[in-house]
Amino acid sequence: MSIHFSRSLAPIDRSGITELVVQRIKELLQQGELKAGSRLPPERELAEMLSISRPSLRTALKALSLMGIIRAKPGAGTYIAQSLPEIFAEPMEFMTLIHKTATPELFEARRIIETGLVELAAERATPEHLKVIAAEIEGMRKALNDPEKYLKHDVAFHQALAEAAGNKVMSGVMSTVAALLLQVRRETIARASGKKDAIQWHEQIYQAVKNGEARRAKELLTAHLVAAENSWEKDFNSPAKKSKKLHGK
Amino acid sequence: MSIHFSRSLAPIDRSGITELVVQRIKELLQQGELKAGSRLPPERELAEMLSISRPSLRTALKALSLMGIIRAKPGAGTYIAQSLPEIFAEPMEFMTLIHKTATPELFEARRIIETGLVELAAERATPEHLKVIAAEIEGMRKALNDPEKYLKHDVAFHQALAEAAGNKVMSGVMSTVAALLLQVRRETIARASGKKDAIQWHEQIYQAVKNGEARRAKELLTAHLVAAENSWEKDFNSPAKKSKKLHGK
DNA sequence: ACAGTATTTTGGTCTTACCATTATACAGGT
DNA sequence: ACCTGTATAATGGTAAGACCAAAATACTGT
Repeated sequence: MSIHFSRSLAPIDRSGITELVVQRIKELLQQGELKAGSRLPPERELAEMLSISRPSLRTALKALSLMGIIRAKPGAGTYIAQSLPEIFAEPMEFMTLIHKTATPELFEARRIIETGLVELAAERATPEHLKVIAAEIEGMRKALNDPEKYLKHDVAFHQALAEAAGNKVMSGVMSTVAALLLQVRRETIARASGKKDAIQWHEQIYQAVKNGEARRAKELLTAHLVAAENSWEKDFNSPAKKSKKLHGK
Repeated sequence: MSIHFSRSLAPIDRSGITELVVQRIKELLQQGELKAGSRLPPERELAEMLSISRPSLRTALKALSLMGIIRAKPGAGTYIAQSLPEIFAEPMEFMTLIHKTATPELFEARRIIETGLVELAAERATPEHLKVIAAEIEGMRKALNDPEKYLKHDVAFHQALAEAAGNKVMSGVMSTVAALLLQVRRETIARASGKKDAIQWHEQIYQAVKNGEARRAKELLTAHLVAAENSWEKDFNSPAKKSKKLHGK
């Protein structure tokens, strides 16, 4: 009888322990025992509570930290993030790397999301939202000669527009896609054409949203984004003066 | 001279070793040294290559594994995922948990994404895509009395529609949102009303896409999704026979 | 040549130890 | 009494070594 029940009554399923810890955190969030800004117990205590070793616990926490879900500060403690601006950043980046996503596809994704959101924004934007949006347009005007600052306000304008729609899931995704496109645009923005045109577009979109003209806002935004893509494409294809490492094969 | 600029310009967390490893993986993907399906070196070797300890390396790998980017099998090795169906699952779930996202917002997000995609699908769907879409409608017909199977084909129909648009980023996000809504719908699908209506909708949408009628496809899909949400809302609010923990306020 | 077993490879976890950073408590000077 | 600087403790970050479990591979006997 060489029968040995090695896997019959395992006291604890030690495999996939990281997933179990993550699942536990989810449950605590669902039950309300943890919420945005909450402080987690110290790792040593938490590990003991869960009857696992500290390194195993840390592996799970570090994974959450990488996704921006928690934030750990030495000496202080570990906290649930209060806002999740970069929660889709890593996954999105890997997706584009593995699937070799081309830039036009990202432009298209952004168009789908943002045009959908601007319709809602036109219906829901509060005076506070409108104020922020207007402020970003003004910021762009003042930064016509400072590419980095200009881009910052440009992105902030679109982000504010997205947030005015009141759908955090979509504005979160949109933010991530925009961040990826921003990396691409940095390479060409120095000689970017049509900055003043962009401000005009923004101004018109703002007015449409302010007046609750959902359809018009959508059409304007679509045109603006198409123009932006064409502008990038042109700059991208034109031989730059200081092209770094364009490396012919 | 007790001047120390400890918190002057440090908006970003100092890159830990985990982040560095993840960054290195990204670079390998970008350079083409790693691609979908590639096998990573054994952990012990890889750790030595990077001059770090194996636990530290493992922390990074486990984080990627949790996101579905890599897949580790004991005895076999660690591989870059070939497809990334669940890459946004964990982040999205945590986002909804932390921000207490309500179901209507998820319906809305899905509407934005899918209506945007169906327009493109109508312009781009290949015969192969159309065949898959049609097959899923047929699958729903055959599963009218099998809720679980019915739901499966329902989801597959919408997924096929999304993929016909040819934008992997958006279809990926859409898949994740749909998965979350699926969890919700499971609770009410048993007594779900309007199954035959849904099939009618799908049939019409399919025809519109097949004929390249982008605008009509979008309108039909919008109506279908609104109907689906209303149906869910009705089922959700109606006193169910076996309502588990519906907790009135 | 085949089947079954033994060995090796490889990922998964635990224990222990030490380092770095931050917060807190304490002592000293003003 | 208040402020300041320092010492201590708390807490996250990394490393090293060992052992376990699962899978693939090599080996051996028939």
